[in-house]
Amino acid sequence: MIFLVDGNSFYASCERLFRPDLRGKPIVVLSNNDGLVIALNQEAKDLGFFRGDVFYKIEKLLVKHGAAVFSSNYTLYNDISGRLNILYAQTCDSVEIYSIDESFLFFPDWKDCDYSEIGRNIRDRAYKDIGIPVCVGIAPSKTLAKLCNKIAKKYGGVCEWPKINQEEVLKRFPVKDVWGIGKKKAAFLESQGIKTAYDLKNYPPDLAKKNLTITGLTTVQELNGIQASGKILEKPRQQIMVSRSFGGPVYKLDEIAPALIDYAMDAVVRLREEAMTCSYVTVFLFTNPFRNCPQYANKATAKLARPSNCLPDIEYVALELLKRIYRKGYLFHKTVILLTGLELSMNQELDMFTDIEKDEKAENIMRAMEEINRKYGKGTLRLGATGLAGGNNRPWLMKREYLSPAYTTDLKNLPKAY
DNA sequence: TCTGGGGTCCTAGGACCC
DNA sequence: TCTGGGGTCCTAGGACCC
Repeated sequence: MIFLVDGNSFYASCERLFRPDLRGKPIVVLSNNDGLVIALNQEAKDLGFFRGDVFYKIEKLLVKHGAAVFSSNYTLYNDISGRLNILYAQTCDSVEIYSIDESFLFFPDWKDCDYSEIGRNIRDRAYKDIGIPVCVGIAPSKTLAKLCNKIAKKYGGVCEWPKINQEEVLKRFPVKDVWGIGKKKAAFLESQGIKTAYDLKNYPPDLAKKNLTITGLTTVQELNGIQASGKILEKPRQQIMVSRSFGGPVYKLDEIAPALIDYAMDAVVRLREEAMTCSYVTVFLFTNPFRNCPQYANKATAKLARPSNCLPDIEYVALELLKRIYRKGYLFHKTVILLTGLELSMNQELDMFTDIEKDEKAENIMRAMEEINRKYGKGTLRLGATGLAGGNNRPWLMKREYLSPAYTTDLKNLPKAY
C-alpha cells in the first residue's frame, strides 16, 4: 500500500512554526525577488488571494487584512522537510522523497491492517513533534494516493482508497486535477468528452498510449488500481542548476560576473554535498522577455578537462563562457549556471597525467573554504583571483525584504522561549 | 521510375511536477 | 513597480552508420 504524505501549505506552515502570534492569521510566502506569491495558508486563500498573484499589486490589500508576508527561506523549509522525512523513515522502511513537502511511503500489503490508523498516527506525530500539519492519502497506486491526498485535504486529513465510495469520488474529481494531467492533456481530454477521473479510468489503454504517450497510459492504469509506477530508484542526480533573476537592472559584464560566481559557489556546494563531480558547465544569459526592450538570449557549454568539483575549475570555465556570450548594450535580467555530466566522485578514474599532490592541495582549499563559510556564513570567503569579483555595488542581488531568520540552522537565530 | 531500412546517439523543445 | 526556481521524462527529428 502506498501513502502520500504532504505538508499543508508547507512554506506558510514553516513560517508559522516559530511565530505562534500568527495563528489564525493569513500568511503568504513570496518567490525570489519578492515577485509573486508561491505559497499561502488557508486563511489567505479564504480572503481570495492566489498562488501566482503579483506581490506589488496586492501588497496594500495584504496589509489591510493584517497578513504576514515572507520572502522564501529555503534554508528553513529544507531543514523542516528533513525532520519530517526522519519521522517517515521511523515509521516505514521504504520512503521516496518526492519533493520538499511530499513523500511516498511504501508499506507491505498486510492482511487485516488498519492503514488509516497508521496514517492518523503519522499525522499526529508530524503535528505534535514537528509542528507541521500534514495530510495522508492511502491507495494501491501513486496516482490514487495523490488523489486520496487531495480528498484528505478537504475531509479529515487521512483518506484510504479501499474505504471510500470510489466511483462517486472519481466521478466528482475533475480530470485536470489528476496527477500527470496538465493543461495540454486536460484540454485534449475534455475535447474528447473525458471530463472526470472516472472517464479517464475507463479510457481505452490503446487510445491513452496513442494520444497521451506512455506516461498517460501509466496514469490510466494507476487509476485502475494497478501500480504502474513504483518507487523511483535512488538515481543519482543528473543536473544541478542555479538560476536566479537579478534584483535590479544589470548591463555590464563586470556586474554579471560576480552574480555568476555567486551562483557557481552555490552550485558547487550542492555538487559536493552529493559527493559528485561534473564534466560540463553551461552558462545562460537572458534579457527580460516580459519587458519591452531589445531582447537577447544565449548559452554556451564547455567540457572540463576532467570531472571536477573544485570551485576554481568551474568558476574559471563559467566566466570564460559568460565572456563569450555577453553582448554590450542589453538590459540583462537573469544568468544561469548548469552543471551536467554528474558522477559520484568515488567513481572517478585517475589518469596518468593526474597530479595527485596538486589535487590534494585544491581539495584542502575547498574544504577550508566550506568550513569557514559554514561557520561564518555563506560568502565570507570567496575566490578573488578572477579580477571580476566586483565591489560593494551588487545590483544583481536578490530582493528579500521579508526574510525570516534561519531559526533552525544558525545558532544566532535560535528562537527564544520567554 | 526510383531514390531502403534499421539502428543508435544527440539535441531541442514540450509537458508536467512541486 | 512586475510576472520564480529546480527538476524529470518523453518525443521528434537530424546526423551518422551499416
